[in-house]
Amino acid sequence: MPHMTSHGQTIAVIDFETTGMGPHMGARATEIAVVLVRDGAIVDQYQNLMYTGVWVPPFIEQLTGISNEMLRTAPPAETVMREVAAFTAGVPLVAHNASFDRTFWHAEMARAGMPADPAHEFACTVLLSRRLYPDAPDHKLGTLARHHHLPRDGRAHRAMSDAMVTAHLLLRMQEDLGERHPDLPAHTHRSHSLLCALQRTPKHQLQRCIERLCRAEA
DNA sequence: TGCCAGGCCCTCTTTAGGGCCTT
Repeated sequence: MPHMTSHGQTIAVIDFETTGMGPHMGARATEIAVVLVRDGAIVDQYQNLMYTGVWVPPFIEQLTGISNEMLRTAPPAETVMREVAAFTAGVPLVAHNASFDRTFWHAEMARAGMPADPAHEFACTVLLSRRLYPDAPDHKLGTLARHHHLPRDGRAHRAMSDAMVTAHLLLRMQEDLGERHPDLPAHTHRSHSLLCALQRTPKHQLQRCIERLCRAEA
């Protein structure tokens, strides 16, 4: 089975930096990072700046540290997205506030002429954090990193730094699910399908949802 | 930050409004 080792499932954590809030407003991606997680560990990573020709506003330059100057020598977005498609082929996805990254993922893949990969379903660490950690001060990535004492290398709002923090948050969630629900069948606490089931479940139904999954996979 | 969007959650809800999260 592709991307299933004898142990567990591979999940790709992704993060985009962009020129604005959405492709419908003319915004394009400026950088992408992908971190592969398997068996409770980070196993591989990919990152690249990407050139689209779209101007980066001053506020975004200041926020991300990605300048128009830096992007002039970056590889074309289409090239980068084809590499990302190959790197994530057959692997389900996770992002922090996935509704944001999903729109750019679809827009940039379409521009690169890449067909949609049916494996590329998104799970969202914001939705999951609201359910698993209701006592967190808020569910911004930076706040959760401090709240859970997650390692942070590099500057916030760069793609690889944020993707790494999100990957560590995912690992923490997998670990906590395993500890809170020791009756889950082997590896289920790390499965992408569990994340997708939980992220849409109302808080008061979480326990019932997990019990149902335990019975289904037993 | 320019105060611009989309999808989701919560509630004094469902014939709605406000807040969160992402760049």
